Amino acid sequence: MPLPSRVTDLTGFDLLLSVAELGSIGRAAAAHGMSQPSASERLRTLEARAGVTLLERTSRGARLTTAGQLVAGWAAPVLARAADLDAGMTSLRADRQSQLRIAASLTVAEYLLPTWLIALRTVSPDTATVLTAGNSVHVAEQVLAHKADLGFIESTDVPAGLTGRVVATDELVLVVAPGHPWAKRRRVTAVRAAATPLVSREPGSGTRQAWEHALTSAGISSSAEPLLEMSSTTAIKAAATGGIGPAVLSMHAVEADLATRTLVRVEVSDLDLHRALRAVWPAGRTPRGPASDLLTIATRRS
Amino acid sequence: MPLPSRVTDLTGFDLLLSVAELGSIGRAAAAHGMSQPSASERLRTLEARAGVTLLERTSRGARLTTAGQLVAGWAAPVLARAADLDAGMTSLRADRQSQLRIAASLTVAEYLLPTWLIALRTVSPDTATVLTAGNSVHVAEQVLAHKADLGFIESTDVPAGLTGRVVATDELVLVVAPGHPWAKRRRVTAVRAAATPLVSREPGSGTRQAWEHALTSAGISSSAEPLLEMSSTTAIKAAATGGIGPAVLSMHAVEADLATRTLVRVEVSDLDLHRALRAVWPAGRTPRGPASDLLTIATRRS
DNA sequence: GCAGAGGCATAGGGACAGCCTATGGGTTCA
DNA sequence: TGAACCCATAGGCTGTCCCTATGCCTCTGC
Repeated sequence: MPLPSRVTDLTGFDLLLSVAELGSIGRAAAAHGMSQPSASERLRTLEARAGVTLLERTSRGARLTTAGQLVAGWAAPVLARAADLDAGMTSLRADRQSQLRIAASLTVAEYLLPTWLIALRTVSPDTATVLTAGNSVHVAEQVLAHKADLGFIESTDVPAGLTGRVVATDELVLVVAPGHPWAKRRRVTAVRAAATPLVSREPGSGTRQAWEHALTSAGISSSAEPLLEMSSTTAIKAAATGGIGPAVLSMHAVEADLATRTLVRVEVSDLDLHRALRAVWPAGRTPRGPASDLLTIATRRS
Repeated sequence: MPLPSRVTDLTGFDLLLSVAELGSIGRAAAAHGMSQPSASERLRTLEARAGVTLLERTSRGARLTTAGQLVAGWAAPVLARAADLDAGMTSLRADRQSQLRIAASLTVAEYLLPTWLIALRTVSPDTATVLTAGNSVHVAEQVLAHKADLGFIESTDVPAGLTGRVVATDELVLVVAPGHPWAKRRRVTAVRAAATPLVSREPGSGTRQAWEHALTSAGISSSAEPLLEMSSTTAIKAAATGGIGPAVLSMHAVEADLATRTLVRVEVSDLDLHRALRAVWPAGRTPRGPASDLLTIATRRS
């Protein structure tokens, strides 16, 4: 389902936050590089969409009404996540010079890196980063070939030739829609889970490999064919939430959904689904410069 | 600082998520009520802004590339927070019939209600809610006068005539910028804190009252005049982050900033800054219908 | 009491973005 | 071989958005 059009354009909300901070519409306009009338009109259309007065305009500035404070409070996390998104997208561009090349597994890149990159930017604002995402084998290759200064992997052991440090932990979680039969029992045997078709990513995905590896380690040789293969974590969550079937995902991916009960966790008996997320670099070459900064940041937030 | 224009319009990202879920640009376009060429072009401009190919277009659909999966993963929380924002804004409109009238303190309304409202919508989709925000006295009045079916307050005790239930806890936190002298010591005496001018909300704000109340309870009679008064939590955080001075805010407001170390927590000795967040309703009139549903949801997530 | 500064709203005009329909080219499947 | 499905391109139009210029209001300082 598409997002309501009322909130697809963030400019007005961004402007509202600036008014709250700077105390006047004109100054907020200047901060955004636009003219005062433009800002004024955008804020007015924002109020029209909200259906409530958000600003109290006086002859010496503007302040937020109670409703304005609420909207500003709700908008702030949207803008914060958008800043993460922008930081991530910036690091995807491979076309410019960069001092820091990162290779990371999808899980790390999706859930941990944007925050790290923003933190890195406050430490050394001029560091340009380039991110390559891939599975753990790919990451190891990149780092070994010195095509990446620092790697992040989610495999159980450190590839030969590399030194690693655990920066975070992850856990695979089996989730179902609240209406699913398993949601009541909240526990299922590993054999049963393995025999059930799941909604999952394509073959070769780290999460899928980890799931199959955990089953093999528990002595369960074969798992059922996927029910459906989708091309992004979000798509899988949508399918699981929609009741298509159970899915196995990273804890990082589903914790918000577990909190809102759009998805329900089902414990899998006798299966260790934990794994360490590691930073890796070539053995004997301690990271320095920006790579060292990022390593510090990543370790600190574990 | 304004948000980069690359991420101010969420339509393209929303479309990308739909492609991931539905497997083709055309179906995603249909889901958004737009024509296939429009969707196609928007996605192309999104790719241009990203500087990378996000979609692998085949003659029988489109799937996400690795970069596309990353962007989709980063965009998902933005869209989720935007959905919260929309849910909140919807509840602000006082102009239509509603079955559930909520009065809430600013802290509860800002940080807890949007999620509750979304959860409520999945339980009973047709419940229209109206939210009024104000301080705890205001909330109590609304509930006592039957102008609100359910109230949420953050005061230390339950007002006369009302019955209450604790649904969550909150804690006031003294925060400073990482460069502030206090950031090193990470602890300050209550007397010292009280004597220091803070960045704070206007008089009458619940958080400010709670801070002054905590000082009074600790036997400290007077606190310094505010350094600066701002009209929203976000504005206060921006001022504190910018090094203007220390601020006292709700834990809910700053936990993300503490995690990214844009703000540093400073413990205040000998001061109890905890408080309970309570749902309240008229004594002897147990909530029923949607109010009861919301109460259940709120309690469950404490 | 008066002038000036700062602040917001309105008006008018122009540029650009976005959308739609129509169409073409490609692939898969019966 | 034709039908179905999917994406890209072309052309034309509408509407949004932004800017400059201007007016009105309030507060402040002389």
